[in-house]
Amino acid sequence: MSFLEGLNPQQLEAVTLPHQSALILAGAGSGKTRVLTTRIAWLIQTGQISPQGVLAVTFTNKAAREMLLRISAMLPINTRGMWVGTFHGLCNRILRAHYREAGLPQTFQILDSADQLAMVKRIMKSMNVDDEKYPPRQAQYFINDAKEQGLRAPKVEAFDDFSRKLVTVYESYDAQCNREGVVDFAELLLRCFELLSKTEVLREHYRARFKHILVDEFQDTNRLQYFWLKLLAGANNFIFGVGDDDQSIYAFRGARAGNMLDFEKDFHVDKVIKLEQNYRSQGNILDAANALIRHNRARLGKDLWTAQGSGEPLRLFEAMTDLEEASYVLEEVKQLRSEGAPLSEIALLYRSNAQSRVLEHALFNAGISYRVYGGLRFFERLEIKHALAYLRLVANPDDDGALLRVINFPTRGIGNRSIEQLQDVAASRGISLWQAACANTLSGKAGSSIAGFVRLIESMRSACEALPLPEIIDHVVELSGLIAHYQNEREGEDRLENLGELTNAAIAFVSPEGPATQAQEGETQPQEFAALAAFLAHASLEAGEHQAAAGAEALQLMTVHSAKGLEFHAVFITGLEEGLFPHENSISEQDGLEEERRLMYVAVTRARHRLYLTHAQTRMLHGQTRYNIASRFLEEIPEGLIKRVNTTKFSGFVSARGFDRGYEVKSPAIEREVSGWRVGQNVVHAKFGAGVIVSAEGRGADARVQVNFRNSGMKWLALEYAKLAPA
DNA sequence: ATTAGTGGTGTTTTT
DNA sequence: CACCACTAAT
Repeated sequence: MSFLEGLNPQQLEAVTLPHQSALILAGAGSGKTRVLTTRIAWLIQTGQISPQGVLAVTFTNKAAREMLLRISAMLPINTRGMWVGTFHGLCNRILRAHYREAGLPQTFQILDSADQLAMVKRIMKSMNVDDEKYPPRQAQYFINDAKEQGLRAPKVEAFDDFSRKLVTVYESYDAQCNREGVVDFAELLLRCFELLSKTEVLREHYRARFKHILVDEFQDTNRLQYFWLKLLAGANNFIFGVGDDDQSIYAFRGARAGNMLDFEKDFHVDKVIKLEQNYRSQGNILDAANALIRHNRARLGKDLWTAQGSGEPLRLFEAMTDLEEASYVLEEVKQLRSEGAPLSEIALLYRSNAQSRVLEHALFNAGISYRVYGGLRFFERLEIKHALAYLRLVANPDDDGALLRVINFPTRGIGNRSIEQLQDVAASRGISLWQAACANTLSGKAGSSIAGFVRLIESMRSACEALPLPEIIDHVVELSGLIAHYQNEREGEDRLENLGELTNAAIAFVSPEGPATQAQEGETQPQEFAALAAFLAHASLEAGEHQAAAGAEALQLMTVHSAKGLEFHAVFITGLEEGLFPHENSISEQDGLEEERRLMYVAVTRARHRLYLTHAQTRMLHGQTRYNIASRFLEEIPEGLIKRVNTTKFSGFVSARGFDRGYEVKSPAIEREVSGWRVGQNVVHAKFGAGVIVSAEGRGADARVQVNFRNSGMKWLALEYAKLAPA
């Protein structure tokens, strides 16, 4: 089998492991995806299983697509019927096939997190819960967390009034979701889990089918996902898990690297195979990554090595401001490009999405094409959300969230008063807003406006029956009045274009390559709007990746999180500052710092040949300038691997060519000065350690400076007494 | 009923 | 700064 050639001994062992469950501890760049896909190809090629008998689970749609691509490169088979997808995608698939047994309408809709938050707010308002005391965001988090533990409201343990209140919110939230026929992300998993738990027939059906279950990024599974896997595997099937505890960066959404240990026990994994040879990065980069991650306590233990040479040192640049940082990055990108590196092989990474703005600005002015991943995605744009809401109403009129979004957009004379009356009717009779609207108990002008809206949706439904999906979308968008509305708006051009794109997305969706043709399990009574529901599900589950048109010759901008699994010739890790990266919120969290460090580890290991580390002394954040000291992670990388590249050209001031924000940027860091100390200056204190001066006041004996210490936080120090030294 | 304007508030990361 | 929620004016 030619596809086995070139595997190293550990990889080969993993790929050809006989029937048993296995855990592959695969470091960054060690050929994890290759092992996983080759394993599948080997199982099929040796006749141990048919393509339909494979279940492969990933966390992103991108990873799933990549996997299918690689499999079809190795085997001359049709991968279309294969079950390769994300947890959410696969659960969606199962629930669509067995919606009845799952207690869902056939056209059930999926709430994205924004929809979910809106729903939580609505529920809390209807329950008269004080949203000052109980922030809706926290309630949302509470609900998701519970679901990710596999717990329904009655099972959640609450030991204080606060939690008890949130439990009641959870309970009514779920009740309302059921009434409306909508599910959130976590619900997809929980509902599917419950379905398989309680329905033996189905459980056995899937168990009999999927003899081999392969799991990518095992360290990112949460409790519920692990239970789900266990349930599906039963006593006789095998799980092949691949993961890297050092790359666990999703604890904030319930990921539990400890699942790997449970897996070892529960599935009697007698041999853990470690893949430690890295084929991606040159030595210095790898050494930096290893040194960094060694600062973490909770590790399974693993050290990467490479047969490549040590390569270049890492380049560290300290900027005065975020603008200067951007201009440095820009210059280096130009340089790399002139050396022949394709732009698509260069990545600009940052901790949080907001940081992309400054970089984008500089790139835009310089005319360098770039692509930003994440941020607001296609299906999350306002005009798209509106169009989708109309479509959701067509598929499932009981969707209150969708109705509320568009009942008065474009405006048609239905104001808050009317909506409140509708809500009262709906609440008192226990019906959906749509049903309340149809009953139309209101009189006068409000009543006729609502009747008009009801007729509008009805006409959409009847016009679209038996139409192919793309035409449904054209129709609905047209009838909704959104087109007319945006034509009259001055900034409407882009929005109109996006609405057009929506149709294209639908065309792509129903085309032979699209997921729509994936064979549906079992009995599918093709009901009128099933295709529409499938498309809407696709929109929720794949919100972002529409714009990820790969291959484009553009610089790649993304958060470190979304860079996981990717690699580039050159990587810039920007904003390496205390408070940003590691993020200040993470410091107080349990194990937060270690997760941040793993994140940094992921960032570092994205680079093949060249790695830039940059930070700025001052940065615009929350609309005000903040002073930051260098990230502790920089100190955790051995000096010998790093070359400082600050040049006179880039010291002191924003470059004269003026990257301004439309207003004058004050010369940084020397605005205020006291007794020879200046704001922005790095200092060392005998007791508090390293820090940066953030403000100063007084003179002579009264002179004081405020210092942000890395480890001790903010302190005011009287210069006359404090033992302060320049850093 | 709608909108413009105001003030207060908060934000990591994402399937 | 940007998004919300609420208020005051059309």
